[in-house]
Amino acid sequence: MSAAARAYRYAKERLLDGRFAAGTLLSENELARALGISRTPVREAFLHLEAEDLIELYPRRGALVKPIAPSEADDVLEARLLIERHCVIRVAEGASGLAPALRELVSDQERALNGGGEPFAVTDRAFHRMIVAANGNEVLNRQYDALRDRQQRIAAGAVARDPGALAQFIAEHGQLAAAIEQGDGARAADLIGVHLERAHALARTRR
Amino acid sequence: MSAAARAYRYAKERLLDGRFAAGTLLSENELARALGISRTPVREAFLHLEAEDLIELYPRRGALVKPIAPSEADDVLEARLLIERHCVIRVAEGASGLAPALRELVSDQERALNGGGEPFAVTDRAFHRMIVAANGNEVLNRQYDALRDRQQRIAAGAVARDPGALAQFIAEHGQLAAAIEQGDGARAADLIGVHLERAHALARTRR
DNA sequence: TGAACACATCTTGCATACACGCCATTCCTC
DNA sequence: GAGGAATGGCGTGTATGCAAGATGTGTTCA
Repeated sequence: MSAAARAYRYAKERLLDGRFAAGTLLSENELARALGISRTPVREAFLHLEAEDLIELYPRRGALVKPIAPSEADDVLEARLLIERHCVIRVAEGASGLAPALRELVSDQERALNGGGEPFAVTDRAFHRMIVAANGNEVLNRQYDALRDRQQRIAAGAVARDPGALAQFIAEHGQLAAAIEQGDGARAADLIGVHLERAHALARTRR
Repeated sequence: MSAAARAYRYAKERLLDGRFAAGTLLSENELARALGISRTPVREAFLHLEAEDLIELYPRRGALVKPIAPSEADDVLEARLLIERHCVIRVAEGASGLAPALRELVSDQERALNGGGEPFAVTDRAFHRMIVAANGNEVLNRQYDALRDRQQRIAAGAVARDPGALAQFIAEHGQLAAAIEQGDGARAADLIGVHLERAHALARTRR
């Protein structure tokens, strides 16, 4: 992998999980030294991250880790609802044959609940991503991925480890898969709306 | 303005208006020479443009001007409908007091129709942008701006100069402002949906 | 005739050098 | 003691050099 890609992954990981805290100032030299590379690839990584709105470059000052706006969680939820409700309706009513693949992911999630396989956060993202992707709109796919990145950063540390909540989420995924399989778009949209809002409310109480 | 910013604006302008044609290969040296600067700031501009999905960087090959996918116009329309219908409902039902500012823009558009003031494309974008922005969701605002950039590129050259179509669009803007003023969200959503689809259909016939 | 290899040339990827802007500290002057 | 100018450190913005991958071409050999 290129040095620039390494720097990007290194920094993004830390931005999303909160190790690079909002409001702090990063410097190219600092990262370059930490990674044993020169400033040039680090600079590339910073530019990329600025384009994703994760940091803000102040000329001759440094790179500010963007503070998370108070409304950001709400904003991301609003955007997610918009995309996911739309896509789930189209997918459910389009006879996509998506349900088996979704059920597969639900099984993975049940395994995660019992401490095996990939973490829930990963398969949860895959589950929702699959619904959006099935709609076949590449523009929405990109927007959706960016939303999930933002959400991951907002929720850093506040990951729900409450097994009860997780089990509830997984059950809702199962109902959602069923509604899609039955071609019931309206019900699927309701389910996903409730599901997202519940997760949002839960995250809020953890704050 | 920094050399990097100059390079970015220079390239983006050409990407959006089609002077950098889809499928061609750009090189850093080429642009650097054209602008009388070194490769470094050009490289920065390319990275920024890649993040916007306008070009694709092939290692040690060059920067490919991204071909426009056949479905892209449809995809952008779908995303715009999603955002704009949602925002216009919220704005109409939220007593935003937005209507006067919108009417102002409609007046600008009528002037543009008669050959004065800013071009229609500019005030049209401002009009729609204002509705989205009034919803106050910064995440959606960013997504919307990106959508308009993409659409501008897709429509490059096919700009509707037909005064009849333009007059129709402007009339629809007026109706939309009225529906917002009356707080009739459902009607506003219908109007904007018809409006966007009409523009889409028109662009298609021009293709 | 055709395939494979050497080579020239283009490209980027990265390191490095230097200049300048910003900031804080210090020092001088009053 | 206070206010303002010099100064040094830190950080970026840009240019440049070099190495190495990718490509097209011509040559050689079977």
